[in-house]
Amino acid sequence: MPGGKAAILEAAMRIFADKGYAAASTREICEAAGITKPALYHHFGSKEQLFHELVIDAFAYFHKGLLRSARAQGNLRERLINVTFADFRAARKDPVRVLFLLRMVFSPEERRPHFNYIEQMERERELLAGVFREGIESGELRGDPKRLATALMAMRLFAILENLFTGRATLTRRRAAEMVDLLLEGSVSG
Amino acid sequence: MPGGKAAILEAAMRIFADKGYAAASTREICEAAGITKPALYHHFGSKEQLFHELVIDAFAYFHKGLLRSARAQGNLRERLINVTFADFRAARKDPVRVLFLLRMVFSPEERRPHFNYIEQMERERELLAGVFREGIESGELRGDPKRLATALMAMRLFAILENLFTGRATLTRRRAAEMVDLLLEGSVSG
DNA sequence: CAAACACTATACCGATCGGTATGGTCTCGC
DNA sequence: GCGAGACCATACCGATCGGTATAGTGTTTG
Repeated sequence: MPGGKAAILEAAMRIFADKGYAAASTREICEAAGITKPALYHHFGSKEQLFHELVIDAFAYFHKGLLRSARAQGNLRERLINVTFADFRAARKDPVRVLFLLRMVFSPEERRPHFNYIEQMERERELLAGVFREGIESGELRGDPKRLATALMAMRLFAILENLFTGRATLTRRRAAEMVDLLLEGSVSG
Repeated sequence: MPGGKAAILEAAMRIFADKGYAAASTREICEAAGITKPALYHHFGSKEQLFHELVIDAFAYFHKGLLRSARAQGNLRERLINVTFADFRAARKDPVRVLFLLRMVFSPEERRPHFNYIEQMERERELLAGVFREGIESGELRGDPKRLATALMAMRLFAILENLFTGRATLTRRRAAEMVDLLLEGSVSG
């Protein structure tokens, strides 16, 4: 177990994701990283700063993946499926990061510097809405692009949560396709 | 400020919802309830038991409302809208309870007696799926009732979260109708 | 060789936590 | 009138927390 900033960040991410901010002690993080407390406070001035660095990293990681997948080619349906599935793949590949972000969004128990995850979400929605808007302008679709984007984000989030909590395989490409098809074609007969 | 069990429960709900389990101290709860620590430990044996009592109450509250709304009459579309909006109304009427439940679901930081909110969710899904199943059996709808129920629950949860975090009026009957219509009719033109 | 850096090991600080002990004061039902 | 329950006020316990102080070690860089 080598020391160094990287080892601290990795251990901290894991423990924060596991226990949340308040219940994760610096002692435990140090032990898991194979270093001592003065070393932690040498690299990061405080627990809060360490946490903040992790939050920024995690958001950047997922946003980068989304940007890449949104530039993909293909017809509308395929693009929507690809964007959704790309997110699934990232979540499946790095469940610790997902859990970490969830905990941070849903537990404001500390007076942290208020990282603006709402704005981050809005940017994602705008990106998705752009894809829908193209479909509407080309005459393929009808409706409000932002509302469609919201619906897809909702289903996506729900699937990720379901996977996280039950361990069920809800993050497959097939599931992504089902979501998109439901959104496109609805469920009324005929 | 009268004492009593009710006052403790009310104050505890508010403070747990505000700060999460770990960061909410018994001292603060006692102060808010206008009682002293021995009184709290007189009524509830421990912080954990107090919390557990609140969780059970909150789940029962929302589940009761859902059961009532699911028995409503009308055509399929109206019933779906009513069920969805009933949930919105409950969430709007008691945002503290919603926040409390969210914090409890997303913060396992304590070794609590593992209240089974997954099973609770599954029961809700089954209830919603029943409504969709009727529509499928009568020939009105096509698709998997469980999947449709999941989609509606996802949109519903997302709207509640959006309302909670941004304060936007996302919990209207109109919004409920939009969700149901999207689910029924999709978004492809023609 | 010396200064700077990246630590280690240990021990401590003040604050806060959940929970309890002590000892008293009301108000009720029997 | 008397005991039981529902508290009050205060003070304390041991544990744990974030963070720091002290003193020393090995490596790198000029």
